[in-house]
Amino acid sequence: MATLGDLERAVMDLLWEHQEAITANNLRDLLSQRASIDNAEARPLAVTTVLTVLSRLEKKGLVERERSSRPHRYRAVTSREEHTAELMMEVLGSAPDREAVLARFIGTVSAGEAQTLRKLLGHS
Amino acid sequence: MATLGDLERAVMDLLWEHQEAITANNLRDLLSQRASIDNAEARPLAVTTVLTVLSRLEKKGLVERERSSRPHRYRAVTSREEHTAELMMEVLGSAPDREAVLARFIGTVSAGEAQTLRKLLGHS
DNA sequence: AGTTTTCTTCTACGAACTGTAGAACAGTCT
DNA sequence: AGACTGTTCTACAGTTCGTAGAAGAAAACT
Repeated sequence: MATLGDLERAVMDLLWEHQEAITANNLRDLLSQRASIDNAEARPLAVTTVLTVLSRLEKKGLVERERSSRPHRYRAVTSREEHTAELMMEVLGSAPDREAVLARFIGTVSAGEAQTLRKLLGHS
Repeated sequence: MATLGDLERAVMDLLWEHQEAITANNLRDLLSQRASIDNAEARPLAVTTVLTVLSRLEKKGLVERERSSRPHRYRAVTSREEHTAELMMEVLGSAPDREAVLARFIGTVSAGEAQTLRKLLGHS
């Protein structure tokens, strides 16, 4: 799995927030809205820019598009949680000493999260 | 934290296998040894190549060098497990719904690992 | 000390990836 | 058909990474 650039990530964040598929134009608006929070007077992106990014994300398998409706609509293929969990697995997978890694990892999650994990893992 | 390229990763793998700090020359030899497993008649890397990679890894904070001994000696700053665990945390950290991610994640680890996790998390 | 050998640093270049978008092409609407 | 809207192609600059030669610095040899 490839690592995402800043704009790619921003687009994914928006797609993850929208369960409905949305258009490139729509995304562009949302992006400039979001961008103007940090930095007013920031020139909004060209729609073609957004489209390029979407194509790249599609090629990476993160985004799907509805070609049926005319202004194509885009949606994230997996939920953000799923994607993040997969990424974590990918990172873990590359280690020959998985259990040792997990041990370290567990040592750094918050107490509340540890509690959640216990619950998820169940007893026995 | 940055993502590593193939050669950078290969170098880190070797450094992680050696608790002792080793020289660039040494690394070059180990690398060609390793490389010739997959692909015999592969030209060995130039030492400068290895040195460049080591400098980059140093800048990234993954490698430390002993400048005292004359052929400088290099070592990994953190253990592989620690590094991997940090990476996992970094991936997780970027999510607003950490617990949901953890839930998914837990769902994908092996039974044996789940058992290990339970032990690590302890009671209560 | 002068010369040869070894090691390190500087500089460079091509490939891949990302942000960015114009030009050209295609589909839709009146 | 003409105007408008949306999509694809092509392109370019900046960054990262693999790769290594050239030049400079330190050590070793004689």
